[in-house]
Amino acid sequence: MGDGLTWPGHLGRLAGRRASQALANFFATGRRVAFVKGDALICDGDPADCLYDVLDGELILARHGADGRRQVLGFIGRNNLVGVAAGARFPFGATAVADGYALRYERRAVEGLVRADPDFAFAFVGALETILETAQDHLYALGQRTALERVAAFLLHQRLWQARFGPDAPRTPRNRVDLPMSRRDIADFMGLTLETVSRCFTRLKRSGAIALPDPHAADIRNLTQLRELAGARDFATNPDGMD
Amino acid sequence: MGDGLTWPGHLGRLAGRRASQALANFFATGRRVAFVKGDALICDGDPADCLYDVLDGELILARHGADGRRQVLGFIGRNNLVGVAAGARFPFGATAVADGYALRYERRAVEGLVRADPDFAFAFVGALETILETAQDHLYALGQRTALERVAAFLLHQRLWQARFGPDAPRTPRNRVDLPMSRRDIADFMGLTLETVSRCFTRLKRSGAIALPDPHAADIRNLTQLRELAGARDFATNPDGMD
DNA sequence: CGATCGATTGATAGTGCTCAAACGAGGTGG
DNA sequence: CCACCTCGTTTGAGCACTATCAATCGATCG
Repeated sequence: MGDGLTWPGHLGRLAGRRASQALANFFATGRRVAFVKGDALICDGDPADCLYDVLDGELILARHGADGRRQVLGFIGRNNLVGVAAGARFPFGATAVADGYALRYERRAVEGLVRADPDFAFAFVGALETILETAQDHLYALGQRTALERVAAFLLHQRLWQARFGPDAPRTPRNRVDLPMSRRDIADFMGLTLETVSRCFTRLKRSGAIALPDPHAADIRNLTQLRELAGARDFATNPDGMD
Repeated sequence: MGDGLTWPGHLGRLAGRRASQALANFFATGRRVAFVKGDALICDGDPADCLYDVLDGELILARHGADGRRQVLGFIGRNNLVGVAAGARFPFGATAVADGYALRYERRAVEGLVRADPDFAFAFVGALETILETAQDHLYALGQRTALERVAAFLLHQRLWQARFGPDAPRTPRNRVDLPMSRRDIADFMGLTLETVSRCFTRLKRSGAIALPDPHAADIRNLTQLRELAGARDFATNPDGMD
């Protein structure tokens, strides 16, 4: 195949620009799945037999308690994977907060590619390590940070990840942060109530660190101040060490 | 090689009972490292060039904030891995709370084995997925559970993991839970203060759910009650679905 | 026996939650 | 066109849970 070869999506990036029968066979199995806001791609307890590679839109990954509590594990935008699980069933759900589409692969196919393509296996392990490190950042936030710090850290995190994975990524970070999710979603992500999240946004606005042109966008006005409010240091998972 | 072949440690279990030159070469590079309580196997910011396979003892994996705050990411007992990281440097430290030893492998060697041995690559991916799922359980606890629920859930988690990985594991879970770590360590694990942890232990003791023969052990007296206090359901990462 | 360290218990304060009301944008129908 | 409804967000008042500060207890060790 030609030099401009690229496989689609995040898995494609992991595969690199190589051509092989194993890769061709695998990527041929990817099935395009469109979703709109509110759709559930994965429900809690579903058989864990597939992996989604999100190409556009935004999903919420969340664990649900029997009593209705919900912990949002992450906001999954384009070029991220949904459906990484250890057991036979998904212990979480994935729901769309913004329209988009994904490529759906059979879990067996992914496992087959891991076995068949050593370079892909190596890259896939790296991707899992990055996901794990993001979860560890999140653990630090939930366990140690105050409400204001969590919200500030959330905005900084979104800023970086939108630069890394957003619509025209990769690019240099912008100070406009899109917030397609609701206050409740942010609250469940940060282990807070929606009222507390709202109050923290107001406090950040009043302190001059951010502006809120509308509920689904934030403009960072004073990055240094926001970083101080978030707690001294940034995240381990600073993609590419971008500023 | 013979039929009774086994490679050492958790990585050995991942490799299975197969024999191959790649496996032999890899496991020959493992270097035994003994540690005693207080030793730091990994310091925050160290070059991430190795992976430890813990064979005995207990380690604490923790992220540190610039202002002294600490989030314990996990208690790593025997047959667990320490040093899984995405970047060039470890964003966490690993410190011993109980004497033991580990096998130290070069990260390059692990990566080489992932490339060289498809079955190992597949098993290693599974191990990472399990680690990730454990982190997600932890996220749910920190974000959604109350102090009492967290401590109850912590005891239940330790009970299962000691049955799975403890000294004479695998075995059926016992109701004696060893707590080699300090109250502060538990507090930093659960995102609480050590006083709150102590008060929760006292409350569990008074309610009859547990007994505390000494500060470093707990006897579960009423498993059902403890489970109710922990919140309706157990963990996604119930090893082998054991009761 | 005194010193030290970790754990427990107590008193008080503060952060974030609960309950409740007001606000504003978007949509529908008279 | 405007009244009205709905839904998400913001704001307010009071309270509960957990943190903070401080004292006591108990075990280990010199």
